[in-house]
Amino acid sequence: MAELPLPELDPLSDRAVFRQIADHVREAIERGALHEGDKIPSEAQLMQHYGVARMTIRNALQVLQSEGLTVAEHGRGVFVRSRPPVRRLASDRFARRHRERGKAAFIVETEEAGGKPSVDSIKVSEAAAPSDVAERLELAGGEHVIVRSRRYLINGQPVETAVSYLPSSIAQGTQIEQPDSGPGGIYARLEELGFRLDRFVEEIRSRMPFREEVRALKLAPGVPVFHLIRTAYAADGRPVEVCDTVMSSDAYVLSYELPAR
Amino acid sequence: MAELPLPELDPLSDRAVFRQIADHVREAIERGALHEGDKIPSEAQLMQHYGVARMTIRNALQVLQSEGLTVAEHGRGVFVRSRPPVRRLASDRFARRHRERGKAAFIVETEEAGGKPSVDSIKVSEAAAPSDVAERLELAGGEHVIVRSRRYLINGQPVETAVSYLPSSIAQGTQIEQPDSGPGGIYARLEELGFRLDRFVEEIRSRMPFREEVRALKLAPGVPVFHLIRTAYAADGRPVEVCDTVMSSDAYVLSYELPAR
DNA sequence: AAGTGGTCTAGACCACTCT
DNA sequence: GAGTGGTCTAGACCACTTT
Repeated sequence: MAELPLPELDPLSDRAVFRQIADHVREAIERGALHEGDKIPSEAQLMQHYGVARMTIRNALQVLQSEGLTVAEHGRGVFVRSRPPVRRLASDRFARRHRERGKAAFIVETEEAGGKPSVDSIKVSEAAAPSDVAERLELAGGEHVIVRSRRYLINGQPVETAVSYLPSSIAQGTQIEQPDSGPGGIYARLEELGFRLDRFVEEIRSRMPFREEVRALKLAPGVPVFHLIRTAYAADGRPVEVCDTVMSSDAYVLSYELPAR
Repeated sequence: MAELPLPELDPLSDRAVFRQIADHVREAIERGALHEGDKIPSEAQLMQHYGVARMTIRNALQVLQSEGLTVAEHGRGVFVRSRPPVRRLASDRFARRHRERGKAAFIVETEEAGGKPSVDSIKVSEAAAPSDVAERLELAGGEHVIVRSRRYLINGQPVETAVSYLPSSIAQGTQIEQPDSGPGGIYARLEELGFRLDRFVEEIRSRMPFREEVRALKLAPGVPVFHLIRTAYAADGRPVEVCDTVMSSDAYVLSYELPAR
């Protein structure tokens, strides 16, 4: 406490006490008096400094946590949140020239950035298509899809989950049904099967994660996710794959190039 | 309460009571027993149903609120959050053919979607460029920029704030410095000035909003924002504008087309 | 006036981390 | 064992909305 000078409460203010306290700590972080990873004063210290009940302090800390500014560690303290290195996704990441190098985009990019990529939880199955997927794939009534799900990690830290859907009529009996989809990944296999890829459409949403997503991506409280749905189209205009991915917004900056045309 | 059957607590579970309660309500929402805008049982009703203290109920409700599933209205109750109509941004939205129609992209698209677009808080000034803007605009040491900020609304509901930065050497003394930038907006003016636009690069981040952003966009608790930074490049490769926008993630789905090349 | 959520107090016991 | 955050109780008073 001695090290971090915090203002006193303003008894005349209309602003709730717990909000004033949250403001003080937030400002300390924003002006750089507290850095990433620094411990903020304990609940007991803050109670003493402000002369308020514990619940009032916890309310204030809760505000900061839901803003993604701090993380509490049970038994250790509350710390200013530090952000992982960010992965930038460029809009040419699915260009054929990359695919032809025989490695999946994720592996190449992560290694180039000096990280250790890995993929786990690979599962493949066949099932009825969820309705939004069926619509995007323009499936005739009830056609099944091959479902490939997996999780991507950088330096052991999960950053993204992905689920691909391909029409059974295309993928059944091919290497796409194997856990290891081979050099260049699904898109390379599709081209070998004669589906020359023409373009991708990505739809991006941002929202708070569901419970399972918090677990799968080890998300800190207050971190939203990108929800990205990519549809791959073959040269004849036929949609051949839908990939549904959820990414920690902490770990990604998406980048797209638009022609002015 | 009578209308909404909620399970009992599992006294053997390791899961905290307030989390179990949050789970019950969340599941009711997810399975459709509660719809958008429905009122969930009051704190008093939940206390009675579960036989726990008020703080425990409030803790549970707080979880749902920070997940963006519910909104509390003082004196009325807690409601299942309803989402505003979504605006889809397609990657051709800055195509020249749209610009030539003489209206800004935002106005045209919103009207086509049956909404009433408006723009307010328009401010124009000249200032030193923030360092990230200076970098993107490749400004020589200390060159100033014209700063245009404004807020976009649909049916009176704010959905986006935007700040554009243009090198003073380009924009000074032009209509770009006027509050009304004229038909077709800034991009039309730039082309008249001889800067034929070639391409745009958009960088997208997602994060929880800052306090001022919550105010400016009237964001519900638990709603993240898109932070989008667009750089416009002229045909000679020179960056001529940077636009920094913050969008309610509730109100937008971004869509981009990528060539497989 | 009755019902709702918003804020706050003053305790209690527990689980985890560090030394 | 001391210090930390996690959970929970049982009250209180207030501000806002509805009837």
